[in-house]
Order: sequence, then C-alpha cells, then structure tokens
Amino acid sequence: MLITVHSLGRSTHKCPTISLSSCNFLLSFPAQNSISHYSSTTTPHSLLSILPPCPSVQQVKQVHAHIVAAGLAGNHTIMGHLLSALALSPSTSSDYPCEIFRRIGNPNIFAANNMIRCLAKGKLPRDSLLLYADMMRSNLLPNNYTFPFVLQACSKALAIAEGTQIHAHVVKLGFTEDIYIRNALIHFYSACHKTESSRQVFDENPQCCDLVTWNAILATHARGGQIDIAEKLFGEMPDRDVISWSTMIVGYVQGGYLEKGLECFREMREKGLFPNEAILVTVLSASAQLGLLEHGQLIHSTIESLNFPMSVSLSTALIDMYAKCGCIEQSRQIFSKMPQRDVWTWNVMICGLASHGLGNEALAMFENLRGEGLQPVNVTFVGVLNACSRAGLVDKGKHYFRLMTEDYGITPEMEHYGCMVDLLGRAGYVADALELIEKMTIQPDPVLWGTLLAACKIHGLVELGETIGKKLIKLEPTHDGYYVLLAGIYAKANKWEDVVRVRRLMVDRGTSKVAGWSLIEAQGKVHQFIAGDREHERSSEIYMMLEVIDGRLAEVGYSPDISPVLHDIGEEEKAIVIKEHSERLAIAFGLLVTETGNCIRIVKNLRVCEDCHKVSKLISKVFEREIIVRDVSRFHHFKDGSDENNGLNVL
DNA sequence: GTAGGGTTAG
Repeated sequence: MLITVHSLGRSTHKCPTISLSSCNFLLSFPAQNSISHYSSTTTPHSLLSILPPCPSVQQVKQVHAHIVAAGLAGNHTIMGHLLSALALSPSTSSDYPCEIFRRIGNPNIFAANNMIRCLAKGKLPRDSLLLYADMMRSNLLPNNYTFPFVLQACSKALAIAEGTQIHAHVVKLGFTEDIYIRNALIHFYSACHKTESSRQVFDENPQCCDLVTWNAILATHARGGQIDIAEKLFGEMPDRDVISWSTMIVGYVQGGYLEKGLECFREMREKGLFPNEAILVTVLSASAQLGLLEHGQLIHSTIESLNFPMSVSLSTALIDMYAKCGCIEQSRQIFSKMPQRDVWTWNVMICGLASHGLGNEALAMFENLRGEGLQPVNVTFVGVLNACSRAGLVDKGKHYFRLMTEDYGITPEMEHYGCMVDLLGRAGYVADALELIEKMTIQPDPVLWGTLLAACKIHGLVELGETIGKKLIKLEPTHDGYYVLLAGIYAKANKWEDVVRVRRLMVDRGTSKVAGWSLIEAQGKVHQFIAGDREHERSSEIYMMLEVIDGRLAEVGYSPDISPVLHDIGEEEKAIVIKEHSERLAIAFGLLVTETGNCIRIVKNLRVCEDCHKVSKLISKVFEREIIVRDVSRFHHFKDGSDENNGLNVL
C-alpha cells in the first residue's frame, strides 16, 4: 500500500542557512543562556550530552556551531541527535530542523525519525507525512520509532486516510505487538473521532497493555460521548495515575455530568492524590456552571494550600467561577492582581461584568483590552454586545457590531445576532431587529426568533408576535416556551380566548415543559427545589416561612401579579401556584437557615418571573437581606427593595 | 541511537 502524498521537496519552507552568523552569536549570547561548559577538549558528543532536557533553539544552535567547526556536520548520528534536541525544544518552527536535515546527504533512519518528529510537533504536521512518504519511496524502511512519531502527526492533522494507511504498514511490517505503536494507533483513531477503530485496536491484543493504553482508551470513550463505558473501564483498570483521573473528570464535565465530575474530583482528593492544572480548571468550570460558590471557594483554598502555581489559565478560571457564582468583586480583585493576562482573562471578565448588569464597566474593560494591543475574538464581542444590551446602549451596540465585522473581520455568529436582536428588541426597535434578522448571512435559528418574540411581548406587539409565535410553533411544535410566550402576549392584551386556545393547543400536542428549579447552597449541601416542592426534609418549616413572608409583604401593600400563570384555574389558586415557584421556596429556605444579615444566593434554570422579581425586591427590603439570583441569562442583585445594576428594570 | 496517554475558558 502506498501513501499518495507529494514529495517533501515541493514543500515551501523558507529555511535560514546555518552560516558564520550562527557561529558568531556564540560570542555575543548572554552567558546564563549559553552552553558555557566547553573547553578546547570538548567534543560535539559531550556538548550534546549537556544540553538541557528542553533546550532552547539558541542553545542547540551553539552546539551546532561547534559541530560545524569540528567538521562533523555530515555525521548522520550527530545530526540526528541535534534534531532530537530540537524536537524537545519549546519552539515549533520547522525551518531550522528542515535546514539541518536538508544538509545531511543520505539520512539514516535515526535522523529521518527525528526529522519526522520535529515536523509532527511543528505547525504543519502534514509535512511529517510527506517526509514519511519520501522515506518509503527511497527504500528507507521505517522502524519501531518511526510509527509513534508519524502517527502523532496524523492525530494532530486529523489525517484519517493517511493514518489508516500507516496502520496497514504497521501490520505489514509486523509491528502490531509494539506497545508504543499500539498506543499511538489508539490515540490516533480517538483523536479522529473513530471510536470503534480505536477500540478495535485495543481489543485485538488486550494483553499488550500498560497504563498509557488504559488512559488512551479511557479518553477514546470519554471523548466519544460514551462516559458510561469510560466509567466501567476506569473501574476495571489495574492502576491509575493523575492522567486517568484527569481524563475522567474532564470527560464528565465536558459531557455535561457536572456533579459527577465534582464527585470524581472529591474521590481523587480523598485518595490523597494531587490534581493537575487541567483538573483544577475543569472543576472550577463545573462549580461555575452549577453556581456552587462554596464548592468553588473550597477549590480555591485547595489551590492555595497546595501552593499550586497560579497560571494565567487558573486565575482566569477563578475569575470566571466567582463571576458566575455572583461574586463579581472577587473576580475584579483577582483580575487586578494578575501580572499577566491573555484574551480569555479579558473575555471572562467582560462577560462576567455584563452578566452582572455592569455594562459600562464591561465596555471600559474592552477599551483597556484594545489599549493593551490584544486582539479581541468572537467571544469578546459576545460579552461586549451583551454589555450594551444589558445597559440599553443601542448606539454603542451598533458601533461595536460594526467594529467587530469591519475592523476585526469577525463573521457574526448566532450569539452575536442574538445580542443585537435582544438589544434592539428590548429598547423598542423591534422593526430594526426584524430587519437585521432578514439580512443575516446565516439561517436564523428558533432561539433568535424567540428573542424577537420576547421583545414583542415586552412592547405589546400582538400582531407581529402572533406571526412569529405561529411560525415558531410550526417549527418546533413540542417546545413549550413559544406557546407560553405567545399566550403571554395574548394575556397582556387581555385576549383571554386566544390564551385558552394556545394553552389547549399546547396540552393537545403534549409539549414538555422544562421543569423550573432553583438551588441554594447551605450548611455544606446543595438544596434543590422545584415549584410546589414538598420533598425537602424541612418542607413544613419552609411553607410556614412562605406564610410569614406573605404576611410581611401584605403589610407593605403587596398583591400578587398573576398574569404569568396561564393555567385555567381560579384567581386564588393562581396566587398559590405563583407563591410556590421554586425560587420562592429557595429564598424561604435561605431565610430559615442562613444567619440574619447574610446574603442569600440562588441559582435558577429559567428566567425569573415578573411577580417573583417584585417579591424578591420587597423581601430584600422587609427582611433586610441581600438576595443574589442567577437566572438563565443574568444576575439579579436584590438589595434594599431594588434590583441593583439593573437600571432598565427588565427581566 | 530517538517514543506514548489527559490540556481547561462565554
């Protein structure tokens, strides 16, 4: 079987030449970075042996200069070692290794392998395959070292066809029992999302297996969305290291099994094992997604007690966790103390500020980012446009949308359009929002139309709302949200017959309503409530507390707004249903179990309804409690009777 | 005279 690739000779590398200038810099290079241990008796061999494990290109060049000076530049083995050193250096440029290799007249397999390795590690891993093909054509037979390198290139380049042919070479040349090659094959198929092929290699020879094999097959199934199979293998494997745990934790969290990921992390810590950075960032992300502040804080203190090096990624994950758990001040503090930041650090800070309703501060951040000469990316603009939307800054939103597309050449994605439609729609420019949707270069998705539908509800646009609502219901007949929004539009316009009609249609079609839940962390546990929940062990106290809240709020003149309840039931029952919304239960529980004056933090999976919003504001005043509610799209800071940072006072 | 698995964020 032949690999049909072009010769390496046709590749367009710009190779700098090794000449006197390379030798000369030996004299001018700073002593602390140079190979300074040589004397007149030092040989190129001994110089190679004192190179550090990951040498800099400069250090390799110094040794190279000596090799050239000693007249050994034609020695295959010595040049192979030089390439081996370059493969381990942090630089990924292939120009210099290419030049070295080009000057070796007839490379032996050792030099060729190390060149393949350099190319596999570089920016154009496919060049590695070209060299392999060249090698085969010139009858230089690959050995057991060649395959792991060339398969690594296939994995990186996602070169499925070429990798599969190389697998055939492995079989033909009798290397199927080599554990390094087997592991490289399992990893290659896994990287290319060929779960079955990867598993097949594993199953063909289950005895030929070490920890790396187990970790590779674990990753295959975790990556392929078969977390249950990965879980089973994890239980069966004879030995585990930090990579095994890392694979499982990342696998759970990526697959959306956030609690399982956190549980797995806890188990690992109980066994006395130390986490790595990927694990820490991942569990911080899981805590952030779940809104578990206490858990996130626990991970933060673990990081500190382990004296874990605080990298840019780790700090960024902490900023994101605190922002998503309602502590934007903590995010600000970590951000301001960071000696270095990357674009992701700015992204999470901008998005965090925007979600807390701090639109102007988010925009100021964005200008600082530009001031530092960093290049914003698509996610940065999601934060920026969200900030404009939250603060009702229509003109600025339009300005940044233009800046994104025209100055930065970023093609708008669905999220960007979503922000713009939200911004225009909320501010009352529904016709402009509609025009933007109609001009879009990509097909608008139902969520985008839903955003416009919500704007129709805010501004009481029955006719347009009806058109969009019907269109959406036709598009996604089992999605209850669109029926609810349309019914809400009718209800607001007092068109009760239409409300009943839509509601019946919804019941007839058997749509499934996403159950609303709210959670609160207290006493080291997570407490989750659904509407009308009576499962909690302190349920009777919670319902008594609801009565107390009712009484205190009645004293300040509150009466329930029952329009969000569209059930065909009496007024009194409607008031009860709304009173038992999940966030009310969570707040009542919070008032019961947290100390007077402490903040109550709630996470909710849906939007807060208008009545609950009003009630939360009143509770914050009457009970003198700060209440922070994270709903599906933003934070509400209820304090002293108002929703702070929410100038527009829209949900 | 060379080798491998996990790599995070809206």
